Amino acid sequence: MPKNKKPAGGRPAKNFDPSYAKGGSKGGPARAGSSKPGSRSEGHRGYRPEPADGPRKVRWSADERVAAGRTAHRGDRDGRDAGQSSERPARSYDRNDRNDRPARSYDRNDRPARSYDRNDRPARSYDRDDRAPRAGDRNDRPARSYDRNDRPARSHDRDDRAPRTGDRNERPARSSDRDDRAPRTGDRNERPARSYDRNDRNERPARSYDRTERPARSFDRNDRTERPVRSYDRNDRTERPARSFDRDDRAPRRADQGDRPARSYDRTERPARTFDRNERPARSFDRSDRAPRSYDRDDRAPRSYDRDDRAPRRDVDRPGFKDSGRRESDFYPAKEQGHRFSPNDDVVLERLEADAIQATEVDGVSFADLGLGGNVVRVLKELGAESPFPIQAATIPAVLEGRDVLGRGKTGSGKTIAFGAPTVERLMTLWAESGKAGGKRQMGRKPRALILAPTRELALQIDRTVQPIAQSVGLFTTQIYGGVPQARQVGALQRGVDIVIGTPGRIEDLIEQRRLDLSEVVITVIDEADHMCDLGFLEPVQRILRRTADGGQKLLFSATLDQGVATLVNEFLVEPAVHEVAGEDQASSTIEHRVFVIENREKRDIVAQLANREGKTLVFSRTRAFAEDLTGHLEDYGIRAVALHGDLNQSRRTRNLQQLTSGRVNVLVATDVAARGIHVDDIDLVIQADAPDEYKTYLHRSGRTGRAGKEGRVVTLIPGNRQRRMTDLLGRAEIDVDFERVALGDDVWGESVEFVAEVETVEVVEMTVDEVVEAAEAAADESPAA
DNA sequence: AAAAAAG
Repeated sequence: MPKNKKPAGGRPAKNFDPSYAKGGSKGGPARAGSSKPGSRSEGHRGYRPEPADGPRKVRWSADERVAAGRTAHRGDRDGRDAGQSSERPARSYDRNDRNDRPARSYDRNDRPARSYDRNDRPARSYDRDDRAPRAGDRNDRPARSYDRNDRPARSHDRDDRAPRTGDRNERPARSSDRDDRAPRTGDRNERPARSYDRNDRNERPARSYDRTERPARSFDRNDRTERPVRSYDRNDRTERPARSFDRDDRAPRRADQGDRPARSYDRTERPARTFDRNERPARSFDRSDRAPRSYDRDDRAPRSYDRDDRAPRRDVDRPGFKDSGRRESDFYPAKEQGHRFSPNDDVVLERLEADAIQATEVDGVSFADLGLGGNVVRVLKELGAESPFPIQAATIPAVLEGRDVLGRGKTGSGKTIAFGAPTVERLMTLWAESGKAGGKRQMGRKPRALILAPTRELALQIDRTVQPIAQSVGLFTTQIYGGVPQARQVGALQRGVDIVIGTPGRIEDLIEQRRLDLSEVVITVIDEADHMCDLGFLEPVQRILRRTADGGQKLLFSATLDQGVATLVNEFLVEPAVHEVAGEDQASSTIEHRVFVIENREKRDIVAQLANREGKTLVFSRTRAFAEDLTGHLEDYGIRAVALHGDLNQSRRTRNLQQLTSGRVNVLVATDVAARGIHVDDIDLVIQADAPDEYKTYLHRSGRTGRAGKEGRVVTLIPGNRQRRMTDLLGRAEIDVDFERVALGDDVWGESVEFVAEVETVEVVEMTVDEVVEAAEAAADESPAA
């Protein structure tokens, strides 16, 4: 594949500086007026006062609504009840919000952050009108821009609010209120809508139905086939045929589901699996059993052997490629290597052989030295990045060279800038070289860079960093993720965007709708790349990558980058540079780890006890339901807490995270949606109410604290029967911790906790199969449904 | 189990 090996030097990108200087710096909003890049944006800001007036009017209308407006709005409500109900779950949050509402005014302080949404600013102008009314509602606003559909629901809330005013008096009681929630259950009765939501979820199966209907789409496709052009595109996009193929396959698959010959095959093999099961129970118990695993580790030696073998292979594959002075990466796995582990197998894959940069090498090096332009450097400084972190110093030059890059830096080490800044710079270089650098935004110009992230929150967060960098040189970014109406995303694309940042689902959706064209994407970044290779993510990511320009540059980043990304590397990367930072082991970490062995029935109370403190606390739960449950429990304790998980609508997700960021709430209870990438300043305690299953998850969750060299604490709660498994996990994570027996009421931060065991003291016991089964059953009895 | 699409 032709690789972009254009010299990083001479980047006429600077040609853009002037244009940027005109309206640029403050003209980010220039988007609003694609026709008048700079001035309009200025205008927008000027307009702000106007919206301010507008809001007041809204307020009045709002008050009026409270007074007499109900009837007027009810029409909508009745119509939208079903839809709104879906949001109602959020109401439980409203409860929190009400407590917070005073704080909401605070939110505004945070709203500046929204300035990131600049892409959406057109919408903002809208929001502004709305905001006025919201002045009261400030809590909800974040979502509202999207929520317009939901707003009717708000009117709903208002209806409820009337009663709630009554409730407010009771609120202190809330803890007890939950008993009162019986009335709420009353509300719930009203919440037929929720049941609706559930229905919606039920409808999701219907989606499969839709898919059945998709044959109709295939029909559409037939229509499209009529579209000569498209058929053309199909030819061009070698992939599309594949898709149609896929669909064809899907149909069979359905049928197959019964048939799945392959599966039946597997079944034949499954007997073997049962065998595995015998072993697996062992695992549960077998944590002791991991003896064999440790065995595997012994095997790793052979693996490394394999590496030696592989190395030659690669050499054969790529005879001509030996970089001057660069150690050849050992990363390439053999294609035939079936490193397919079942999700339950938490295995440490081979580490990447990488060029390790020493932290000391960075001393005295500036971003400019690394090849970044003046505008980018200045924005980085504004973002608080005065001088490059090691991972940044390592990867920025490689990206600017046009190489494919694999980057690994521990959590909180500055990976976003490590790929974001050079991506922007490189786009400018390429653009200048292509001679298209006109300095003006071209309507509908196609994106040339794509950044993929596993969660919407992370995509948003990345945009917050990349957008100002891009803006500084006159480039535009937009977020493409689900959970919000697609209209403004599509609008942004139509106006022309340079960098798309988003999550796989919506991106694929828009591609299928032909509203997003990645054919000119020459730089693709995959953040949390190893996670993006997990089951469920890999295939969408592959499909998306295939949509990008051939030979485009690919950048894969993660704190736990390992052989799990081999599939992507093999298909999409050419001679990647692999970089990591030397000495980034747990011993050098600023995070203190503790493991509490507790009684499960005391878990919620212990979490509350731990979280009842001043600093920001992030609590991880394995399931959405338990996250909700814990949040409520904390509230009962009088601890302000909000939840973050996939059962919440996006507006609430965004808002709840925002509440922790802003400090209005000190405790966030989240599923693993918040495990990776999310940066919130000054989280000094992470509580794992449920222990993770994978060591990588442990590392990422822990990494929400102790960022950028700050100190942090991580407490993991485990039941007694999980000690063995936890020990193994910690071993893989290379974390050395003593377990402590903790009961409700213990002063866990003092010295009163009983020491239980050291990781090192756990021994591996050899057993017969019968013994293993017996032990597994015993373990199962101990922990129901563990 | 969780995450990721729905004008």
